[in-house]
Amino acid sequence: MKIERPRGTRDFLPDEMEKRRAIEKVMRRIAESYGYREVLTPTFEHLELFTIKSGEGIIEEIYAFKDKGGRDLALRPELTAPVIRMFVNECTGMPKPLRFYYFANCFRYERPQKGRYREFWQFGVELIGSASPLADAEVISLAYRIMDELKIEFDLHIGHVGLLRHLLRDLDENVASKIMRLIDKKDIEGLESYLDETKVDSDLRDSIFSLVELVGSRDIIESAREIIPNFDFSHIEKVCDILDALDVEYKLDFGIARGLDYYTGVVFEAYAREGLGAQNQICGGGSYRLAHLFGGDDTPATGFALGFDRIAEICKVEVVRKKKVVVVSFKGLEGEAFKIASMLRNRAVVVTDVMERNVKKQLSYANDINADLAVIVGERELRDGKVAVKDLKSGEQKTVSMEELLDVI
RNA sequence: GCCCGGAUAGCUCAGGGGUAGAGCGCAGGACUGUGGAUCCUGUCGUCCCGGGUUCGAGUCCCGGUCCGGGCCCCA
Repeated sequence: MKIERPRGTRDFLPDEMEKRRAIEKVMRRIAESYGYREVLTPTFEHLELFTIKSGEGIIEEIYAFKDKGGRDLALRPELTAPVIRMFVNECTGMPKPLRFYYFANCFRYERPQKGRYREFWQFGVELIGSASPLADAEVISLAYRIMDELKIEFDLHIGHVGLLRHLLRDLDENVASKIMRLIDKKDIEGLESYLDETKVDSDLRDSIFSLVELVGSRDIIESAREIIPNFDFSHIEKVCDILDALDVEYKLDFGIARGLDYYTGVVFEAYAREGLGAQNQICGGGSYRLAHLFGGDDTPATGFALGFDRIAEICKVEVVRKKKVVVVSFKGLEGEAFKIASMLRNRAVVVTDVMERNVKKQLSYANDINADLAVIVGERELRDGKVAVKDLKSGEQKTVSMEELLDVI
């Protein structure tokens, strides 16, 4: 019986890994160009870290287990909580703001489907220490820049959870939180019946529905102002000012809710326009406060996470391959072939025969692996200190000295 | 947790109650100093697992597992 992969996991073959590494490289390059530096936290953490952040309910969707010492642990389902935990433990003395980025695998116990796996990768950033609209604008523009550079077709929606919170401020906390959840799900019918059920007054009801339907360009702020006249819109306006100056394309969407309490202000999401089916969200982020929940000082932060696998699925990047050379040798000259190969490896990818095949088979293999050049080591050429070089694309072949060989490759 | 569709060679898949198939791939040869084309040969299977029906099940029935898609969820 063959041993299969665990459910929801994948094997990545060389072609796919090259593509994934190429995408990863773009993400790293752009994040680093904004001054973000890479961090890495453990693959598993205390389960508590995630239940404090998201509630007991998420245990169902986490790989949670007891270790041999009886500790409750969990494979990380995301990286924001671990990064903030790390910040609280080790980085509070560092000069603010802190700019961190991460690229790592995460684990969730969910039913797999297109674009959703039990082991998946996230690339994300956290900008810690600022509650300013400038911080939101920086992080949003960084996410935008990455997706744009990867030539992904996407829609960026930016919202502000403060509006809904302000609107619901006089309601019971549980009721407000339930309403937020329904809005987040875009469950309009559910929302209607819940509002009936809880006897929310009709003015407030109208306000909620008008606000949730507000999606569009910047001027919807004026409509929002009519619905909630005493809310301070200067933060979101400042974010818009900067994004407009940077030519970032976005839609304001006051229906983005996020049920969870630690989101404090600006939130944003990006959706791929095609190629992903139901799981089309490729980026999510916003400003939040978590540090105090993990025993640190109350510290504002803002960040995002990109769904790396979903992006890899729809992204068409050119993978730049190094020149590939196969050193082909006649029987008895394998040692020479290894020496020549060694000499060339700082210039190209060089492979030699290890199957003890004849020259014909070696060339055939060179062709199969899509090599650019074959260096043929034969007795006749070697007598004059030379080798034959064959261009496998054109078929052209010439005899060159060892010095000339370095120039050709 | 729910719904739909799958599972047969390394891969893609056809078939169908009576001896397990094709194409591709891989390996070798035709061709012992030269790749891609062609031809030949070889390699390979608990026909997903377990149970049932049957003289006989890879095929039909039931249960399970896994995969794909959708729902739920999505920190």
